[in-house]
Amino acid sequence: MPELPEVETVVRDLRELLVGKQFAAIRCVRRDLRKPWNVDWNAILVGETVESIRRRGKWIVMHLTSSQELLFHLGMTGQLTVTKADAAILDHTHLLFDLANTDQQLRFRDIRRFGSATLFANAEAVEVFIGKTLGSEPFELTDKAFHTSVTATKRNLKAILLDQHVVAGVGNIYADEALFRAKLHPGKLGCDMTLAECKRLRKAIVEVLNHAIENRGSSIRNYVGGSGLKGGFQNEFRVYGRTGEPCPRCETPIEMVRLAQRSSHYCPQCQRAE
DNA sequence: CTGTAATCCTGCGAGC
DNA sequence: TGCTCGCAGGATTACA
Repeated sequence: MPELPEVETVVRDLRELLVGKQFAAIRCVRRDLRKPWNVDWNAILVGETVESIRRRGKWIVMHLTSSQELLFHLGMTGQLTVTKADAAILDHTHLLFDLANTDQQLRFRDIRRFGSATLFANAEAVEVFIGKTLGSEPFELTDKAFHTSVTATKRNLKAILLDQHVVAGVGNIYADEALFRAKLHPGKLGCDMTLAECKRLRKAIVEVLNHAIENRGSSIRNYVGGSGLKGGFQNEFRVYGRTGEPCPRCETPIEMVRLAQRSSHYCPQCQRAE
């Protein structure tokens, strides 16, 4: 579920609630989430303090006093929240970190278990791990670099935007929304893109993501921020999930097609296939 | 190397 | 009411 704006919102919330806090007892309800999950959390993390929290793509990284780093991915249904320690424990809550000298608890919940929580020895190890799959942050990507990677492939724009190697952090919602803003058909091939079109698309991506961050991301079903608060950008969607509804620009009914194994929403009038 | 499918998992709404 | 089917903010792996 969570794409860059949702993850950014969680990170900003958690900075307020978690930085400077120390882990006390940790409870692991189930450990078969994803990837390396065979960690004795208590033995390794009790006594550690969270020094800083950052986002890279859709990953959340917590830097600890020992230089170890905790890496989270929220997958489709992940939630990372700070709540009262005595609050009811919802289904599918997998990890609970008591925060020393507070009545608060950090909780990791993930219904579909596509998410992960992994411990690394230091920041370099994290970069090596996620760096293999991640390209530039969208806000740092230049038009030239974007143009180079887009035109180097015969895949369609939807597939390119979902590829984290090209731009880190964009997912199904914001890919559709950015393509609408840039007036580009999701099925258009990367190799057919001009420099002007790439500039338009890169700008649209940045604008959509920033707009969504301002609205604390999008809550369709499961997403909540680090404080448990929902997002509001789902009310700003122009095409995502609006199949059959009139295009906000030209009133033509929004259509949906399947691209890169994902549903893609677009306006057949504003976003001509050509 | 490039691009496309299948897979992991749970829940929910649509349709019968 | 109850069952089956398809679909859902993602990413890896296996295959053509």
